[in-house]
Amino acid sequence: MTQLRKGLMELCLLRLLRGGESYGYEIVRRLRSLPALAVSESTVYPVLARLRAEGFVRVREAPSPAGPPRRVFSLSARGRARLAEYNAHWNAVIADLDSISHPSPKESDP
Amino acid sequence: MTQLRKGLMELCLLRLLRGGESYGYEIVRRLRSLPALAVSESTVYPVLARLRAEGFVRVREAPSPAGPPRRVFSLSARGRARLAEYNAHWNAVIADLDSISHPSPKESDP
DNA sequence: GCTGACTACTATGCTTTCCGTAGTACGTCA
DNA sequence: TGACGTACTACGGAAAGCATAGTAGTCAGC
Repeated sequence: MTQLRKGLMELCLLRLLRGGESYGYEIVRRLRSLPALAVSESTVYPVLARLRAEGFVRVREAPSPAGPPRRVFSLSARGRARLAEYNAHWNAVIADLDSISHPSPKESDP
Repeated sequence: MTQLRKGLMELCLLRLLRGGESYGYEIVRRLRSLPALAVSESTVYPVLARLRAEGFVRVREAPSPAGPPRRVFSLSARGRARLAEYNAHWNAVIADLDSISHPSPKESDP
């Protein structure tokens, strides 16, 4: 089932950041609360680095109440465009998969 | 975007076979007609082999009107159980991803 | 009876992504 | 000072999809 997540993390993070800026550690915690998408640091940080390298997110430093400073990520304009593309593709996948389940209304298996 | 398909092929094939038995070449053609799931032989055949090795599908030989005999696949009882599991997980993924998009009903960005 | 086209499947090697495990370093509080 | 929570980094492995190429069976048409 872990394979189903391949390529989904990017969409997850873009969507998360659309709701407002956040930092790695918090993102990990929020994703952990979703059973089907639960991931660990070693998954999230590389994706964030990738998104940053491609200019989809911006980073700024912010002090933490306890611990080292945070790297706070926020969506860039390119990131928003990317998210739109990604959402479209994701919806297409869902639609196509649905079309397999319901091939035509004439067939109904008992 | 190809990464989004990781782990999805198994679900695709199980769903396709739920609608009735089929063989590799036809499955490839049917998937090619779905833009978001379009794949080639080199993707489909290994997945079919995997499903067969794990007992999720049965195989029988059938003559072809033109060409070598076909290997016709059909869902086994285990395969149907697997499909149910897979569907449940898939729906969970969709739900969790949706919950990211709509974190709480108080926020609505224009 | 040979060529070409279509059918059906096989083989190999690469790339990407997720993830387990481990480690580093900062800061507060007792 | 040392234990604890925070925040991030590094490394290696595994699995799936996919490009590319190849094998082989059957039939049509000349």
